[in-house]
Amino acid sequence: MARETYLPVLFQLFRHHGYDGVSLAKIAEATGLGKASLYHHFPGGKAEMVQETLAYSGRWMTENILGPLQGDGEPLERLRGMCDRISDLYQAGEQPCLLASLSVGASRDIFHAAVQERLRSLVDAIAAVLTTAGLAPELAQQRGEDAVMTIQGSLILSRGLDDPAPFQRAIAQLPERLWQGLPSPIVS
Amino acid sequence: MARETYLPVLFQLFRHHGYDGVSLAKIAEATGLGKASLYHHFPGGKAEMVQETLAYSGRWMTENILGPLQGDGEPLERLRGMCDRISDLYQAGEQPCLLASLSVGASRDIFHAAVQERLRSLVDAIAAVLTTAGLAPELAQQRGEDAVMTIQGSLILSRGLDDPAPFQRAIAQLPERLWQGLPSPIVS
DNA sequence: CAATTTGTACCGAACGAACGGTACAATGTC
DNA sequence: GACATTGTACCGTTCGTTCGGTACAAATTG
Repeated sequence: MARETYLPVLFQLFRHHGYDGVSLAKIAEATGLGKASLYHHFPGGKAEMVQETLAYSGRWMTENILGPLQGDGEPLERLRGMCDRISDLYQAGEQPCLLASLSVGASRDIFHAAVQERLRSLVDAIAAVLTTAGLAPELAQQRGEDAVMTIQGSLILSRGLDDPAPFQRAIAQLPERLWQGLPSPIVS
Repeated sequence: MARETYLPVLFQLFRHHGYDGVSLAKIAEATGLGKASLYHHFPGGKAEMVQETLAYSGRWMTENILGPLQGDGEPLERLRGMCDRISDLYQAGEQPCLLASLSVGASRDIFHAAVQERLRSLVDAIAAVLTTAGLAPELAQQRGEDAVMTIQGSLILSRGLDDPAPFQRAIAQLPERLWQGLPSPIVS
């Protein structure tokens, strides 16, 4: 089996337990693989497993979020689509964010650059949509940041409160909040 | 020396590295105590150290945030004061949140109840201020949630981007955003 | 007063368990 | 036969924790 097979499992492990919280024993159990097999697929050990997991989730994000954001639909519709995919990614607020989990502990130093780039690319992609929709670049940038902080913050709150409602409400309100002051598309 | 002495050190360690990321060796080094001495002050071991750290930060929050929020100043001024203290707590966006760091890994299950109660009490305290200021209770509750998610989200974003600006901007805008639709106090 | 007991703070050394990682022979597959 | 894949046994290190014991000041006792 290709290593691709195990990336979803690793993704779940690392997003929930972070770097320090995931031991090779847990990974072996979750994947059903022995340690030797893990090192066959990931010669670089645990660090490589995280790198590949980050790359895997990066591919998902490019394909499902960044790509569609740069698509050719109505800008507001693109933002709504993004929110739907975000909701999928975090399972309506039940699942934690990999990037946030990797920002705790020793792993922060190791993966900080990758996390930074991922956050920035999402902020920029949202800002680009708003800019092409006619918003001033500076304000568009701020709203891109607002979007990401709303996603991250609502996730922490919902998971902390054990209640997905805040996440779902925040995500549902997000497109209109980002769109504020921009003209509604004409329904003909 | 009383255990109180070491709580600020523990607070810094756990908020930065989480539960799994902090070893007794690190704690011993940071406090200047031997491992065995740590068990004199905290017989319950690492778990008790975290519990005490949570209680310590809870005391700080009650004294500096929740108390003043229930004070007798102008409601809008109380919200502004809260934001100032929040900025102190996170050092203008440079320091991570203990509650968020403890929500990763095995520690989540252990401390989830405490984290939940702390988040809820802050949401409720903000909502109470807005309610007494005349906002509908349901909307006030939503804005309390919005405040906490903005704090948490901007913290993650700022630390992820290595740029305190988003946190500072979000906190600066927060009082007026919460106050939206409520009457400005008359300046006589 | 002196002698003794108690209590607090601390530490070095060691414990078994788990950690991440490696070596290598055996197995399966084309 | 060649090569990918795996199970088993092991390495040194670090983990959280415990043990036995020291230093010393405060309290207790004769």
